[in-house]
Amino acid sequence: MLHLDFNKKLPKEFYLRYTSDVAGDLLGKYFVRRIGKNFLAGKIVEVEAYDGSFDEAAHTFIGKTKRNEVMFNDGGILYVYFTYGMHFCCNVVTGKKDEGQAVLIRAVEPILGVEIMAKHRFGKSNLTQNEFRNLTNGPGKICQALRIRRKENGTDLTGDEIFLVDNNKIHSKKIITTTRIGIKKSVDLPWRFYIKDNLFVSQK
DNA sequence: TACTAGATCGGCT
DNA sequence: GCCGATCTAGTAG
Repeated sequence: MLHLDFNKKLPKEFYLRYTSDVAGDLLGKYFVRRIGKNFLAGKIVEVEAYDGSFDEAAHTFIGKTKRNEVMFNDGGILYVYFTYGMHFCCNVVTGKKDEGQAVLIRAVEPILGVEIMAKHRFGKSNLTQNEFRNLTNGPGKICQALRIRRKENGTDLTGDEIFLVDNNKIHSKKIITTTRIGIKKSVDLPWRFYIKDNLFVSQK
C-alpha cells in the first residue's frame, strides 16, 4: 500500500532543525521531482548529515563561497553540487541562515515514474534486475535518474517542482547508524543513516 | 565478490 | 596544479 499523498508535503519548519535530527527523520519520506506533467518519486532510504560549523567534511567548513552559498540559507531548499567532473549530488539544506548545514540524499527506492528514471539513467525503459537495483542507489545516480543538475541548485522545497512528502515514520529498530562514506575528514562522526535491509542502500 | 583505475572538470590553494 | 560528499568497467580470485 503506497502512502504517497501530495497533500502531505513537508513544511518549512521540518527543515529548520539540526541537520542530524532532520537526517534521521528523512528516512522513509518521499522525494518528488516534477518534470512538466510527469512526477518522479523515490522513498528516501539512505542519508548523511553535514554541519560546516565544525565538520571538516562539509563544503561549508571553509566559509561562504560561490559554490556553497546556497547551503548557508535557512533550511528548506535544495543544495546541488557538481563533483568528480561529471556527477551531481543533491542535499536538503537544514537549520537556520548562516549555519551551513545540509543532509545529503544518498539513496532512494524508486516509487513513481520508474520508466522515465530508467531512460534518464540507461537510455531505455526496460531494465535488467541489476540495472534496476542500480537506478537510484547512490547520490550521483539519484541526480541522473531525477534529472537534477546545476539549474536545480537553490530550489525551494515548499514549491511544486521538487518537494518532499511525509510518510509513516520508520521504526527506530530499522534505522542503522554508521560513519559517512567517501570522505577523508571528520570520518568518525556517526552521521550516516539508512533503512535496514533495503535493496537500494548504496553499501551495507 | 573485491579491488583498481580511469573518466573529467570546477573550485580552491 | 591538485583533488573531490562518484560511478563504471575491467581484472583477478
